[in-house]
Amino acid sequence: MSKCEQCIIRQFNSLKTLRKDDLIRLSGCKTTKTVNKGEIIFDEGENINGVYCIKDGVCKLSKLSANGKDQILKLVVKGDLLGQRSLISDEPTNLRAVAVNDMEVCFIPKQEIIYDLKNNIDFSMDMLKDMAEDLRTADNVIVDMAQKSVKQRMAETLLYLYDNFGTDEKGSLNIVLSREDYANIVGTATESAIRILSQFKKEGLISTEGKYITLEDVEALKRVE
Amino acid sequence: MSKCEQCIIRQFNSLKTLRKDDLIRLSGCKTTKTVNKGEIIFDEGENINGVYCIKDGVCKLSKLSANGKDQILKLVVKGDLLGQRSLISDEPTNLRAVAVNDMEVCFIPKQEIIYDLKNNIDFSMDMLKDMAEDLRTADNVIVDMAQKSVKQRMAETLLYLYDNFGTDEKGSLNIVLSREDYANIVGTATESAIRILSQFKKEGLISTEGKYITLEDVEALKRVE
DNA sequence: CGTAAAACATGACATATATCATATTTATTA
DNA sequence: TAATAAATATGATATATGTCATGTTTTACG
Repeated sequence: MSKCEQCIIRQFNSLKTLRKDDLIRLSGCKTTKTVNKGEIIFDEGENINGVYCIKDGVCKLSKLSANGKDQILKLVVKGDLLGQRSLISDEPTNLRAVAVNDMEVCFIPKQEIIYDLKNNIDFSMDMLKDMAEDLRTADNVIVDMAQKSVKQRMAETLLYLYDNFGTDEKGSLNIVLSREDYANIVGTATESAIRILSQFKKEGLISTEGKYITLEDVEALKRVE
Repeated sequence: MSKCEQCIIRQFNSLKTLRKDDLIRLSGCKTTKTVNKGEIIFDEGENINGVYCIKDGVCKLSKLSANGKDQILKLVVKGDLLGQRSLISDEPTNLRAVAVNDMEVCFIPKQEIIYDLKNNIDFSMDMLKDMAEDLRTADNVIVDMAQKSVKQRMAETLLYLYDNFGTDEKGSLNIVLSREDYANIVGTATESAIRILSQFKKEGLISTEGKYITLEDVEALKRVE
């Protein structure tokens, strides 16, 4: 089994603040597993009882709305932690986590994380910083949802994916989502998402090949109204 | 000057976890001030350099969107802390705070709060819990913004105010907001907010007398679609 | 490989909401 | 108290977006 103290992934999250002996302790009780694309890691209302450290892959965090549509709230990527919030608030999670592609994750039991939170002030301060950052992002999303058009939000989503996932050698986005996923990020009907992507394509802002999307005119996307 | 260790307000926020000697220390460096209705406590981009403890009154936290509209993200009330997030992330605040009515607040300098965060694990854990709770709320708001109609959001706003501020002897909401404020909470045009409130009035869901609003049929408001 | 299912695409139409215009009422202040 | 500004109200209209229908393409899988 791989060892936390030798894992470079932890450099990207709060676990970087832990010292060697703590990491060795975590190594001893963590479990590693693979999650296939489309698999549910946890569902709304479940007790997670721990934290996932994402070694590879991407998953989407979503929440079901009253009308039956799933709103995607966050994409969690390699290097991120998953499940800290419900661990801290000691409540069942309010979100569903589904693998967007094949993933490799480590699961660290709740009591271990709690131990470190209570005994390592650097760890809890770093966690606080992460949450403050998440809250700031959430504020921005709320303002966008409330005040921007669907078309603007779609353009921003494409730019976000471009900035955070980059492109492959052909120039297409390094993350592949369904049109329904796009709709559920933007907060619109799937047909509307498809329509807007088609329109962007006609206008030369993007090109598509099946699910693969290439941003052809980043500056124009920034100017979409 | 009043003393933190005798102030009952702190029972409602994370300061409740502090011990007597810490509270006495805070008492020595805090400043108390009154803020008049409409006054800006801090503005987007400012360095706050501390935390406000709300002794009395209500203020609105808002963020200006690109199109020039102000989105209200949270109402901060008596007993709440204000400004923790930018203190923790050590960045200028992303929000504006404006008094909704006359307020009395205590200001505690940044280094004092940081000291307690680093030296009192109960305090930082409580702060973490608060933030986790705020994040959960933000998730719900995002889903509502993305998936619910303006009418539903207005109904929910009224119910939120009803639950959190209660009513006076005449039955009208204990918090008085302008129609523009309602629009900026719901995320709609001021005219639309006015129109929907008028419609609710015609349908007997609420009654109004100037800025005073009374919920006449709470159950019907819950069923608004 | 062929068939079924899922995803994608697009038209037609309904409707919620924004915008602009213009009263009317209420609050502010000279 | 009068004058002015701000807030509230409501109509008319434009537009963005959702919904329903239908067809096509892609994917999954027996």
